[in-house]
Amino acid sequence: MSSTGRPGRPPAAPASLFAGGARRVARRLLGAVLVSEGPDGRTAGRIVETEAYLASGDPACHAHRGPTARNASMFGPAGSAYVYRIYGLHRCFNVVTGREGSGEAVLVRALEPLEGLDLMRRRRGRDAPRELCSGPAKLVEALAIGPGHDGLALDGGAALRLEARPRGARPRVVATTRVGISRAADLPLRFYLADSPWVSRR
DNA sequence: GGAATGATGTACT
DNA sequence: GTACATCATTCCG
Repeated sequence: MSSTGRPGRPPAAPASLFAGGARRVARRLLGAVLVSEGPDGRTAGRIVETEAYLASGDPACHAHRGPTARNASMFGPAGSAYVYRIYGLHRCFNVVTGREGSGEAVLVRALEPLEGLDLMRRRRGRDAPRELCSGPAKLVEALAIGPGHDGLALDGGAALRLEARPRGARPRVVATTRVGISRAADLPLRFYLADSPWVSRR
């Protein structure tokens, strides 16, 4: 039982978790915990790898050419989710950042599995812990994130939410180029925890 | 209307 | 390291 907050209600993520541009939020989200309450149970993982997609000067950003039906939720308030389909098969999960309407987001690329490992195994059809959340589409499957989460606020009350890392924690972070893009491929907008074995790749 | 592409994962050589 | 599944979105004509 938690001694703070209302019973049954998890602590809300402080708004400061999402404040600022995608580059800053991408770094701040490292170490934060993503929690998913599915109908079949609860799963959670610590964010160890992110990528920033910027509102301007970034042709790899889905919002680069303005709002469309797909990227509409990217233009919502900071702290909401942007979930989209990729390659006809998979989905990726982003956290919207920046000023509302700017079209910035942070792609979450890998988690350290913390809770609900067996549930993740069933959803993923794999056994090895390393194979559960070490990629943007893998973690989406492991946490049962779906199109219904698109546009949802992640700041505390919903089935999908983020909890900030402990204040004062200063993890060592590596900045490098983003994965799987053809435009603006040289910008150092990918970030991961230097000491984490859970990142998708080095 | 039609064609190319994609913020990936998996299997195979 | 390479091949490919699979389809919504985007872009071109």
